[in-house]
Amino acid sequence: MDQRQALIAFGALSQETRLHIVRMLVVSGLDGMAAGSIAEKAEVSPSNISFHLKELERSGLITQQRESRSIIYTANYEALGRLIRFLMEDCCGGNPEICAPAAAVAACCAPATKEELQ
Amino acid sequence: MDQRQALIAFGALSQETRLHIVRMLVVSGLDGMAAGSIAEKAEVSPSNISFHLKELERSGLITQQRESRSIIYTANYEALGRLIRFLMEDCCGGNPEICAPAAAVAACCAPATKEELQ
DNA sequence: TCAACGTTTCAAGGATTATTGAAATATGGA
DNA sequence: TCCATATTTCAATAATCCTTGAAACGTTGA
Repeated sequence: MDQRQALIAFGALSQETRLHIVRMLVVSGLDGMAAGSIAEKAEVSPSNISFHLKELERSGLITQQRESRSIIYTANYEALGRLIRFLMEDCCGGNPEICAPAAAVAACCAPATKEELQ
Repeated sequence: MDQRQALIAFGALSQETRLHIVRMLVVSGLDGMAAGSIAEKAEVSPSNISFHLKELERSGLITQQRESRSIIYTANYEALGRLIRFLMEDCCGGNPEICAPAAAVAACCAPATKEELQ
């Protein structure tokens, strides 16, 4: 991920409704959620949710796909992973202090972590 | 880190000059950098750098301390770590896909990582 | 084909954020 | 004390972002 994309992603996450959307979509997994359901849960108008979903899609953090009348939005796990990686990269150069807590969290998905550490 | 603080931190990182500042401070480590040096490197005016430094301090991502005539700014590694942790937390609940790449990066600071994993 | 549903687009307005230059503040040395 | 340095604050303007409601679009079932 380059700096330009990171800037857009941080901007996307810096708004309450959008951060809420991303967190819901991450939890809802591969099924994703329809725009209408997202609007309902987030308690904002359809046109407003559409505005924010568009912004999030532009950032690459979520993707959309039409399913009959609904449009289903899904979290882009790869993009989220790349953003975390971007945040971590500089620090690892000379500052393990930052990575330590992050590594602790990474450890929560132990299978992947152990694999990577070999 | 709660959601409110994360929102502010993402907002702080969503601006080109500010992201640049954070990356420089992370690289410059515990020595930090004086406001003037930051302004020079970032090629922005003193008053503008002051505006952005204030915003970054509000987010908690950097700290300041006066050193004679200069004011030295330093990256707050703990806060950066907490932000990464915030980004990772939800996903680890059910989605190791995101953590795997992050764990790979975390592995680069092996000493700290192994410690945390015990 | 028509009506209903789910969603997006658009234009207008309001709100927030960024930039600028001038003036103010704090510090240290002559 | 006075001056130079390093930085911040302030007010004004410019730029960007968010919200709103009305209208348009694509899809489905009658």
